[in-house]
Amino acid sequence: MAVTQSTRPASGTRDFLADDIRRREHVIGIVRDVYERYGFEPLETPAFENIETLLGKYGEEGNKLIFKILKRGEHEHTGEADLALRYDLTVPLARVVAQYQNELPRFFKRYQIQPVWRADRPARGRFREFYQCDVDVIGTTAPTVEAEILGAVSDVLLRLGFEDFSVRLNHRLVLSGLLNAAGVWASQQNDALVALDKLDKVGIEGVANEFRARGIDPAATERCLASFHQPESERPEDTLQRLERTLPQDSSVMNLREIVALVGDTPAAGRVRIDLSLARGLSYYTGAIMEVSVAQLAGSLGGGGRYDGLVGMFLGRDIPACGFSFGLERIIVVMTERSMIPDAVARAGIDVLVTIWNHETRDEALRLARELRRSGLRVDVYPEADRLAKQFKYASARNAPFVAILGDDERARGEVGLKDLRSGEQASVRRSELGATIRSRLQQTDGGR
RNA sequence: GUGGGUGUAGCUCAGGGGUAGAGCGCCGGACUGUGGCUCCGGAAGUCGCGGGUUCGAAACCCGUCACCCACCCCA
Repeated sequence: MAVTQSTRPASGTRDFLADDIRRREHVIGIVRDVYERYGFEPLETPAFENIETLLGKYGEEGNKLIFKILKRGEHEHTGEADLALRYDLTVPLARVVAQYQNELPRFFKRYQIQPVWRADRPARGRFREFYQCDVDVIGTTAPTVEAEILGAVSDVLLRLGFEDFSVRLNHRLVLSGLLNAAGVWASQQNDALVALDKLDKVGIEGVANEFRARGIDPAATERCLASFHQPESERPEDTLQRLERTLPQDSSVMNLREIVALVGDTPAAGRVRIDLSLARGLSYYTGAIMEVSVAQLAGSLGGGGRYDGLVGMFLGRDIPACGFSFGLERIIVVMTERSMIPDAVARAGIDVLVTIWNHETRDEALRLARELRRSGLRVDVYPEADRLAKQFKYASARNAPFVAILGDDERARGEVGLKDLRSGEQASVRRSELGATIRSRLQQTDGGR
């Protein structure tokens, strides 16, 4: 045998076979439909960007995870990079907004469903190439935007069949307000947030240890833990009242209050919890931040927030913006485990296989296939005049619900043998009515396509 | 990046110093007008890779790589 190489796709990437693609497109179709109902318009941007476009937008950790593309030609050996694969869909959007500022409507609502790349270590529900489904609204600081986005996101999950998701909401300025009030120095606030983000995993004690390890003042630590500690299922109203006592007249607390109130009139009603330990790693967030999760998955299904300064990094003049991003693979991981994607979605390949009776009647089979295709069916023709048993076996393997047989007897009567592989029933049908017969039988069982 | 686990047929895995195995899948046949069920037959593996110990290594030791799980970080 010849020398073989690994045929596995590169680590953290996947091949998608037909069944996978149909499953993914089923989910993407619902996401797109819901986003469009909320008035978002599609956008696509290139897989790679000039490297300066991406660097410095995601924080230190993010910079390291950007896939960089070496300069081509004689510069290759220097290791210098001038391009990079996009790391998310938000920064390319900010670039597009800056580039086309005069052509876009006053409020620009766009959705974007495309792959992004991260030089991360792969894990469950985490890939190096994965799809994000983003929605963003550019051009206003109004809290109706946060409410509509959370509404759209919840609508997507409900339409997909999720009953048990929860929305966690927080605010970058509330976080820094609380840390300031507790007396944590500005230079230590990032460290403090990283530690607080683990609150739900390591508990109060764990966070206190982290604070100590990072050299944060013990008195400040105590005040911090007091204001960040929350009962498991604290209602938003109670969290807000607590925040108002610690940070009276604070505009970011008022902003959260408005968002919580407005969300009550969207499909996200009743699912929002203010989670003070939610920090979110990306450095471009400036206001409200949010995540959506289900208990079953360690990470989140998606996250987002307000980033009023990002467009300004391209334009020199700030334009407010807020958005949310779903991880398609994470949704699919959970939906697959819970069998939430109907089997019929994955299996729906062809409607009918036309068999070849013998070498002399191949043309007859091709003509029949053409007739059936004209009637709107998805038709495969068996390529060789094999034994019928093999042709049937192939039809089964392809999950074809019907097999058409152009036998001598049938042909003599102007009919075609039609076998329903699902029930095993076989009938002889007038050739002119074959397409209509198959379509009506499919409709009965599938509710149409 | 840190810790742990696992690498044996296309897939899932058994075998723990003495002849390379099972189930599923695949191919052929029983069944020259019919898939699934059944039965019969067959193909397919330098046991991840390199070195060491041994008369003898898939097995034991060292190294290395890959994958999985947890942590970190994230969608």
